[in-house]
Amino acid sequence: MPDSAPSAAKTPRVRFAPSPTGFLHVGSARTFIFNWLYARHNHGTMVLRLDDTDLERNTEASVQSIFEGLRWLGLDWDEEYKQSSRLDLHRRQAEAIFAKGLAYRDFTPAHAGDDNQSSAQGAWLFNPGMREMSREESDRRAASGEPFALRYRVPRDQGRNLSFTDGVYGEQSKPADEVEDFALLRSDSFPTYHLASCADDADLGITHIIRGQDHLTNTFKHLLIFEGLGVQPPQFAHLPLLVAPDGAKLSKRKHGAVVSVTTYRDAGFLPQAFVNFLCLLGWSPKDDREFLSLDELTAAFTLEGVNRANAVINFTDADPFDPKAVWLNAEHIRALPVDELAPLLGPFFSRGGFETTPEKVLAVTPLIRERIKLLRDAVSAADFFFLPQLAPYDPAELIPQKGDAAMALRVLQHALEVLPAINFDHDSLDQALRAAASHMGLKAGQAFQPIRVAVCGRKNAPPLFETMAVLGRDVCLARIRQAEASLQSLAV
RNA sequence: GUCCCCGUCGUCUAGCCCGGCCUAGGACACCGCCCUUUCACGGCGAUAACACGGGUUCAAAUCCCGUCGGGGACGCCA
Repeated sequence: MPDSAPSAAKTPRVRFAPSPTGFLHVGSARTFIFNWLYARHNHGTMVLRLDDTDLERNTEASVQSIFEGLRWLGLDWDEEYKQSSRLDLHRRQAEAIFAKGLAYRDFTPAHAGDDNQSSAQGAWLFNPGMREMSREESDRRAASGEPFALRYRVPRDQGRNLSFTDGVYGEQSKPADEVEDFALLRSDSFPTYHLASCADDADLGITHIIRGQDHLTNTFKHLLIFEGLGVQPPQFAHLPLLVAPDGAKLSKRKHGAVVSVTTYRDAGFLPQAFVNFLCLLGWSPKDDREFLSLDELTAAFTLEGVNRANAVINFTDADPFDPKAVWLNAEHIRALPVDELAPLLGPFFSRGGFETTPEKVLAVTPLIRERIKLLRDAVSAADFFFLPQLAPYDPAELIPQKGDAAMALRVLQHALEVLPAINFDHDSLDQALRAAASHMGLKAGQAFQPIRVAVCGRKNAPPLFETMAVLGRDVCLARIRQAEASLQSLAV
């Protein structure tokens, strides 16, 4: 087993430890990203550890979906572990703590229902009669097969104070006697999260634990476990929570698919844009930069830049994505070279049922790059390039501003005369159609609109000449003829 | 209930530690104007915040106290 000790060198070892009980959600993704950034910024090691000690709730599907999400983010890790295959270590460690007298057996039957007794009437500290039970009686009852949980014997006499310096929240301390005798082993002998997590962190030589602020108060228990293990506790840094617009912690149950990383991927977010966005939630480079590449993020990332207040991630039923995330995505799309963007667009067209070729998509990409915010927008922005037959549209759309059907008809008929004779490239089309406009005494805008609608099937479209060049002469002529016909039927 | 954390434009944030340069900066969104063959991009501009109340100080977003508000943790879940 890689018992790789932290070694004398001070290179940090950080870990991301998701529990596979659902899809990878955005809060977890951000925790992963911050750990990754910290590791890479400091030339340290990134450890991925599946905290899968909850047999009832773990599923293989969820393991897959977490890996899927992580892979999409495009951030790597250096070592990988699974808690479920390290149970022996956990039990040994619990045993060691027990042997030191720092834990005791609790024979109180496990709570059946989910109604907990501690919430209403103050803090529960331990079950009477168990903490003080003699070792002889404890051994005897254990030997007779009576089930028990192993609890930490939290020091509560000498006015101990537990304290640590959080990398984000600063000095934290709490009297030890306010901490309850938390469980280390359950009565089925499986380790609890607290034990498994700390035992692994100690064994894996984790130097910095960067995790959500919901663990801030749990840290005091973890301090005790590290002490029981006889090791120096790692550095802690807690991240402000990501919260929903209503202020509550993001949850899979309450908020559904909008908190799943794959939802962003499927909608056509670029992983680098998504990472960029998540970084801006609770962290800032403090120099007004917002559009940052992965390298820039890595270079700029420090724990000092992390905020303490929770960050709202905006979404509604109608619009599941935070407008700033969408904006950043559009920025990253525009920053991408055409030959890198085009292959990313292809799958969205295929999924939309369009027949495409990589060459055609490549030709279309520069025309829509500035017009899409999500990759999936490409489909609606460029459908007419791939449609063999334009969807029916209102012929009235063909009529230009301050014009009438007759004017539109004239423009189209003139185009039909001019187009067969010229080259179908941008400059030739530009020249020919502008000349046609002035010949008819029309403004360029007036003359182009009927053609644009005829060729694209709608008013809003990419620039006309480039579009026609990509479409090709045959398609353009056919569509203009069709428009001419529909206009004539309108006039009747 | 107990303990802990947080509180600058609607949202993400800079400034706070080391008071004065803050008539509080940037960004998104929204609105307006410009550019322009439509849309988009781009440019310019407008609206918009120091939770509240007390101190300390010549001076407070920045320091102290309190109030209120929000969040989190209190499991043989993680």
